[in-house]
Amino acid sequence: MPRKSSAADAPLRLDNQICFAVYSAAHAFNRVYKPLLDRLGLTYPQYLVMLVLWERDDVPVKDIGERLFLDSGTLTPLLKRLEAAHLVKRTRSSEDERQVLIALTAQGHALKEKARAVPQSILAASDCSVSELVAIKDEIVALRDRLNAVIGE
Amino acid sequence: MPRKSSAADAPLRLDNQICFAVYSAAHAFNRVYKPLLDRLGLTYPQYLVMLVLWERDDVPVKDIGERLFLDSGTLTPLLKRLEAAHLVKRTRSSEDERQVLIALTAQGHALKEKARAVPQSILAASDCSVSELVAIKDEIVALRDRLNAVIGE
DNA sequence: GCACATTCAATTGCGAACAATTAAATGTGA
DNA sequence: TCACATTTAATTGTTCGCAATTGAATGTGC
Repeated sequence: MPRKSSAADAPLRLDNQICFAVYSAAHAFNRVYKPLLDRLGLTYPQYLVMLVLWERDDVPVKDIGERLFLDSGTLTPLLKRLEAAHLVKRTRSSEDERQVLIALTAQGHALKEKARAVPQSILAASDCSVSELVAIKDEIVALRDRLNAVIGE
Repeated sequence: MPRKSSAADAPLRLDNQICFAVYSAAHAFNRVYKPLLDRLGLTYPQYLVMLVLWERDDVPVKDIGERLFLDSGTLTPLLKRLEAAHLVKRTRSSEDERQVLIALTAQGHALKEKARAVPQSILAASDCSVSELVAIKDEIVALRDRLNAVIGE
């Protein structure tokens, strides 16, 4: 018999999944960012790395990874692409030869000015007030941190 | 001179980006789901496809794509993997030969019962009440829909 | 009926994301 | 000092995610 939609199935319904809400919102953001970042010659994850570097320069790969929750398997090739685009320079630390320090080039620093237009466009696309966005952001960050706490057992 | 942290830089600070909150929360969810879904032999996007199919079976690829905001470039290889795992069957529609209909196998249907344990574990990992989760979810979905509305111009 | 556009899935190529492994540098304890 | 563990990036292989293109099937306007 063709199973009827049952209350017992509610936990498995797509529209009840908070993870799917987050997952699909992340993709929606990505699609809004794409045309903006194309003008900067960046992908979205590359933009995140640049945000980190614009705050503080000359940091090891590991620090970037901890900030963005990414590992070297993702960052190493990404940083090589940023280097090929002349936005960063990768140099082994002399104090600790295991570390690779990432520094912005002049072009990398200069790109920050062009990037200032991005957050405005995103705010407009979100179609809500800054305070509302901040409130949602804080809730999502709190949720993320609780999830990350569980991962570390 | 070593630029001081300035108020003008606030819009570009990583911790002020709602997109990064969403992006990093999505990855956190993925990491929490991974061990649970390993037991089902599914990846997270494959799990989403199965959620769609458990609601309604025998649907064209396009319908799945509209539901999940994914296109054939993502779904075609993913569905072939689900077929290789004997969870779905792919057949060309006889009414419209352009369409490929995705149907669950007996194994695909059966997996639903094993999957019922997943949402409970996620709820526990989220460490907050169902009503709080529903509230955040609804806000994120509303934001996502506003973003998607902008993409379609 | 026929040229034309549209729809749908598949394909190709590139850039993430991550698990697992490797290799080199560094730290630690006996 | 020397064996051993730890730290750090890099590498390999698999799976997404998407843009762009292809090709077949269908729909349409004349």
